[in-house]
Amino acid sequence: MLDRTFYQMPTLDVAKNLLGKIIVRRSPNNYYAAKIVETEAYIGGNDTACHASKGLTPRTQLMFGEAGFAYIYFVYGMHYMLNVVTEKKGFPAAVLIRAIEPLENIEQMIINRGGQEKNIGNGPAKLCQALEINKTLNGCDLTINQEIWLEESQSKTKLDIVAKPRIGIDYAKDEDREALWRFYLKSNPHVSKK
DNA sequence: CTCTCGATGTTCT
DNA sequence: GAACATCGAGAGG
Repeated sequence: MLDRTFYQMPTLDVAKNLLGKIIVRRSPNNYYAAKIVETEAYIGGNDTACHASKGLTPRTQLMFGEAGFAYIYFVYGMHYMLNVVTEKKGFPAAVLIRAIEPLENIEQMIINRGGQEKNIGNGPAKLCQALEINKTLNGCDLTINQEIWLEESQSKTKLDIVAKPRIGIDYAKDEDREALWRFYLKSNPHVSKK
């Protein structure tokens, strides 16, 4: 299980270092494991793409808190997004998990996704559906929780990381839209978009 | 393959 | 009342 010092690193380092790590999820009836293959960083009150740029609200208070907690929110009336809080208390930042590569209990993930065998985890809302992630896990401590946590990657091969602009943030200022804060594993088939 | 658009509920103005 | 860190269906090439 990754410890708090991992999440306390600068957000861009956390975002890059999360690639290749393993998400473990234990729900009442199921166990899953998957590899993180795509992330995005949202950093501070000056990042107009970051929810925390609106200030401290009931919704965003988690981002202002201690690193290592899950920030899960609901958008478009139907989708959940999984984020990991980073940095020091008082500095709002988080990393969005955008895509996973299924490893264990793929059959159940397919069922959770409505029976479709492709596109199980290649998007932030899809992976939450596949892994039974919803609002009940919001605010949980990823360094001690028994239902969801992260683990060190198994393979030691060097990762080929690509940096691109973030997706779905047309509302942000130009400089923030252009920031290369989206990271993914090069040529991995489970990444959300080319 | 591409593009457009509707779904649907929470949050903030 | 508007906007939203998305997805998938449907139309058209």
